[in-house]
This record gives sequence, C-alpha cells and structure tokens, in this order.
Amino acid sequence: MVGTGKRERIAIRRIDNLAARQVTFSKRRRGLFKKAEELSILCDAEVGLVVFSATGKLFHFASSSMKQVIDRYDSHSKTLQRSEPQSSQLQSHMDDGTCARLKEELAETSLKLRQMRGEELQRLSVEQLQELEKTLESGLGSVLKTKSQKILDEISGLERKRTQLIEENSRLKEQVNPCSLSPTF
Amino acid sequence: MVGTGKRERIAIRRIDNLAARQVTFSKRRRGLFKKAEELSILCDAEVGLVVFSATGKLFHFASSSMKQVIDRYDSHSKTLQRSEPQSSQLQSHMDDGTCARLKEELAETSLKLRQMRGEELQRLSVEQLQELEKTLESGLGSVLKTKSQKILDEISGLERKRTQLIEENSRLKEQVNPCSLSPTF
DNA sequence: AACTATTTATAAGA
DNA sequence: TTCTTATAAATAGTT
Repeated sequence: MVGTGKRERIAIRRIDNLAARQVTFSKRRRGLFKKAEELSILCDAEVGLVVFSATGKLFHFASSSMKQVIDRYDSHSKTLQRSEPQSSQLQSHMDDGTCARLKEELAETSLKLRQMRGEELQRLSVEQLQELEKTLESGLGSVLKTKSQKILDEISGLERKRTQLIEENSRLKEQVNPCSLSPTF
Repeated sequence: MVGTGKRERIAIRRIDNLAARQVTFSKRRRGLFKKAEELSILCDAEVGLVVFSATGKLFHFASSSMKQVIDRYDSHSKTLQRSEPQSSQLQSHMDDGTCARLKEELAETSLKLRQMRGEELQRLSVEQLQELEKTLESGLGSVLKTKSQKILDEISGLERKRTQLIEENSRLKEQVNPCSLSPTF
C-alpha cells in the first residue's frame, strides 16, 4: 500500500524542521500563486504578490506588471497619508546622497551574497569564480569547525550535568540511609 | 432542508455576472490573504500582497511592512537589470524612513555575507550552522558547475579557432604551392 | 516526486 | 451580506 497519508491539522507557527519547512514552502507557495492568479482572472482584479523565501530567493506574480501594481499602491497609500511634504533640512544627516550610497552598497553586498549562494554567476570570469570557490571553501571550513566545537561543548555540558546529578544522587542516598555503605549489624 | 450546496468545478475565466463576481471576490480574497499570512508564518518567508478589486478598492497584506517588501523587491530586480534609475516616485523614495531601513538591511546583509565567509559564527546555533553549511555547499556546487562550463566553453572556442587556422593554413599552402597535394613528376 | 487521508476553501442555494 | 452544505482543491504526513 502506498501513501497512507495520515494527516492532522497543523498549528500556524514557524515550522522548526528545516527540510519540512522547505517542502511546505514549495507546496504552499505554488498554491498561493495559483490562487492569486485565479482571483485576478475570475474577478477582474489587479493583483501583485511578492514572496521572499527564508533563504532570500524571490518569487513574484502580477496580473499586470509589478511596477504598475506598486505605483498604484503607492498612489493609493499616499492619498491616505501624506500629511506634510517636508520640514527636513534641519538635522537630516540622512540626505539623498547618503541614501543613494547606501543603496549602492546594499545592491553590491546583496549581489555578492547571492553569488555566494550560487546565483548570478554567469558574468564572472573563471578567475573570479576561482576566487569565489576559495572563499566558499574557507567559509565552509570555518562553519564545520565552529559546528563541531559547539556540538562538543554541548556534549561536555551534558556530561558535566550528568556527573553532578550522579554526585547529588549519592549524597541524597547517604542522607536517607547513612549506613548503606558500611552496614553494621 | 437548508443549503443543498450542489457544487461543480468552475472554469478559470472572468465571471460575467456582476453579483456573482463580487461574492466570489469577497470569498476568495479572504482565502488568499489567509494563505499568504500562513505561508509567511509557517515558512519564515517575507510576503507582500496587494489586491485591487474591479471597483478600485485596495486590499493589502505584508508580513513585515509593504514598504520594506517593495524596497527589497526593487533592490533585487535592480541588481538584475542595471539601468533605469527609478521610475515613479520623484524623490519621495528617499525619505529618512527608507534610509533607516536601508541601513538595517545593509547591516543584515553584510552580516550574512561575513558569516558565509566564516566570520562571526559564534552566536549561531548548531541548527543555523547546519543551514549555513548546506547553503555554502550548494553555492560551492553552483560555482564549480559554472566554472567547468566556462572552461569547457573556452576550450571549444580555442578549438574552433585552431580549426579555422588549420583550414586557412591549408588554403595558403595551396596558393603558394598549388601542386603540393598532387605532385606529378 | 508520488500518494492519499484529511483538512480547508468555496460554489451554489437559502 | 451571512449561513449552510456538498464538493472541489490544497496539503501534511508518508513512502
């Protein structure tokens, strides 16, 4: 018999197990995007949906175009809020120049991060790929080393606790029955 | 008897009847938003959803904030196609709030990058280290694959050139000594 | 990736 | 709109 598929309702909170979380993400993401598209078609609605996985991967759907949806969203929320245009210039150490630089830096950093994850490698030269490979290998080495250390620490912590428990247990036994170790009849 | 509720599957195309379309919109919109929230919680994903009804009414959901989702979406799609400064939003995209979030995001991204490089791993749990390890391994796999492909491409490019050179060489030889291939004594 | 027992969403009716 | 119910669709746990 294949797939007994016993199923129970699940609580809606973060799934701890990584593999299960990724599988569920895959399944539910497909379902969500399907429903988003169906709503837009059935009901003639404009829909925009953006999802970033926990690992930073982007998925998106828009019935028209994402740009159009975002522009329309911005113009809506702006008419709702937008009390005063500006009173800045006072202490704005966060001027447009700073902001622009931040954006550039973020773009560069996140590109590097994505490349470390194996995305967007096509533009890199063989030398650059070699460099990346070295960085990844060294990073992996550090991660493995740190992980081993943590696991060893956890083990020795557990052993210390176990020893303490055994000692405490011995003391308790003596208190309850002080003569048990040297019985005198 | 109440609610015989005979139901058939429906085709996914615009519902003509206005009332039916509005009812369906109401029901499915609720379902879609519920699923969007569940996905974000269960799978630790960042989700942004915007829906405009056919009558122009706005509904939206974001696991963090819509602005953050849109900024992240922009920074992703921008690094993919480097051009176009920023369409709408004359300058309002660069207010202090945006700038502060950029700073946060940059801090987070560069921490992740440093951790990929094997730095600042002490605070991570064993499970997090395991995840990092998997990411690094998969990234390394992609890098190796891309590098091999590039090298193979370079080789086949060189071979093509070599073949061309040989052919050209043959032609030149024939011009210099037309009888060399069929000598008649 | 496939399979199903269940849960969940929802079309139609009231 | 809201409620009900039969049924379609999604999906959690398993293989």
